[in-house]
Amino acid sequence: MSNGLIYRLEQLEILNSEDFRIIDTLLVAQRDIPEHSFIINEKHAQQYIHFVLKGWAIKYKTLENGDRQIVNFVLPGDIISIYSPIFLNAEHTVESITDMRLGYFSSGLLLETMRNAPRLAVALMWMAGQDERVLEEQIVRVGRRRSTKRMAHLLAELFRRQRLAGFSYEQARLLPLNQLLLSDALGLSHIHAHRVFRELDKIGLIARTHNTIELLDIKSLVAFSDFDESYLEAIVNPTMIKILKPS
Amino acid sequence: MSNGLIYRLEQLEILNSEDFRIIDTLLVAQRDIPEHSFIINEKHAQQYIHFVLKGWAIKYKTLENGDRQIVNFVLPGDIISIYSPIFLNAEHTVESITDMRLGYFSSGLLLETMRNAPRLAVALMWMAGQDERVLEEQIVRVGRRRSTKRMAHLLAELFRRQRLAGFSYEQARLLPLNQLLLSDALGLSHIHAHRVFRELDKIGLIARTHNTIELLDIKSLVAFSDFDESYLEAIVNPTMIKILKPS
DNA sequence: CGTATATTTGAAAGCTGTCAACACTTGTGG
DNA sequence: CCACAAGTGTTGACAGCTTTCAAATATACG
Repeated sequence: MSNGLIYRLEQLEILNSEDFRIIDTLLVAQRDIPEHSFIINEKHAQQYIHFVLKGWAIKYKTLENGDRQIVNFVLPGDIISIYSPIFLNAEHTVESITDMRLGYFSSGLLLETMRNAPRLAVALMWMAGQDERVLEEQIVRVGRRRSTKRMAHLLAELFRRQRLAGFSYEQARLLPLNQLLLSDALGLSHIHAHRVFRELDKIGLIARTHNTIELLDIKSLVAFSDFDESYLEAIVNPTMIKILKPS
Repeated sequence: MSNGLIYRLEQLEILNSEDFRIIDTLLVAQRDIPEHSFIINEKHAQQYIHFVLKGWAIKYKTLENGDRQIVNFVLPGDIISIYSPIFLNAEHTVESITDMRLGYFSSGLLLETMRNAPRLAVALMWMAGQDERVLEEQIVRVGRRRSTKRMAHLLAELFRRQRLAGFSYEQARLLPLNQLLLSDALGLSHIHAHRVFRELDKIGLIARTHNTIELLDIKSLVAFSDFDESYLEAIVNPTMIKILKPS
């Protein structure tokens, strides 16, 4: 598992070697940041598009009263807010929760790429669409699932997303999360998140160590949470592919 | 208020007359559909990109147990799931809740436009980004706001979105919604939604008639719900505009 | 006019948040 | 290496919010 983004794009099976060469040029600019760094700041302008080579971040919004709601987790292989440069000010904050390695490129380069590399444009749109699907699932989760299954469902998603970024089964079982982060993501008080934790613990689905959650039984976790991974599937509509290759 | 999409794009101030001419060609294909029609079907392939000329729809996902969660409302001036054609199967359903007039165009045309009209491409990305912002706000709403303010916050958003699509103040005060729809959107039981309704009624924020909610006091509604409209702002980052016009 | 859909009510149960302490871990500086 | 501070995790009790159940009423539509 070297580069989650490339791994994901390979799965799509729409890019050719020239496309990957272009991606290589995007990979030039990289930087390492420590835990608790801000990548995007609410109410601030954003110039670059980032993508994650290593580490995790959270994307959240802060309320009037200081509460925060984590909107999504940002994993290796994810692009961070592809749209940010379009807007004057960001509406959410993106903050690292582990050490990270990021790649980044300018919005101008994005536009150029969308223009000159139609397959890459579709791939990027696919990434953005994927992101939207994850957000929608988060709405369903928070709106319609009870705390325990809500937590389990999120954990199942995060496992699956790590797998889709090329993590091995064993690696993907480990999530760099704690109680606070999960309660802020699930719309629960941290005290109730603790109750939920204990319950999942008791039925043998998870184990916890400092800042790491270990998924002990993926199959049961998926069944218990009614997790249906179809919204994460990495398949491009064949019609779209036909349009790309009008041979 | 003739065409909400054009109205919104005009506000962006990045398109020129040639761009609007291209849009005109996209406007050729239109159809009218009655209330309760399916525009996109969960688990079905999607070929066209739709946009709303008239009427409202809901975008929702159905759970294992038959519950549904409305993920977003679809209003005049909105594009319906710009990404749909990329995926093999839709992950949500879009269903009209009033009579509607839709425009539609093929995914091939979308790609071509993104390629040949960079300003339009940015405009479309802006639309998609706007959509994502609305989803994120919905997550915050459902995750971190209590029922009454949650409802008020959503109503304030919908008013604002109608205004941004060119509705007059008086028109935008009317929402074609009922109790069931709002409870499914807010993650509440319809019984609790009813309690909330009565409360908003009592403090004079709304009035209800058959399938229409009337907002009586926008200012108080916004204040009561801590509604901050900044996530809906129609401003493109100047840097982006500069990139488009490298004069 | 009857049926289906939507709204309304009251009561009870259940889930989740809040409060107030306390314990534990980690990282820092002496 | 120890002590302390800060952050995170843990507990129990209780209040409050929301769902569920059961049933009645209203409204729309054919």
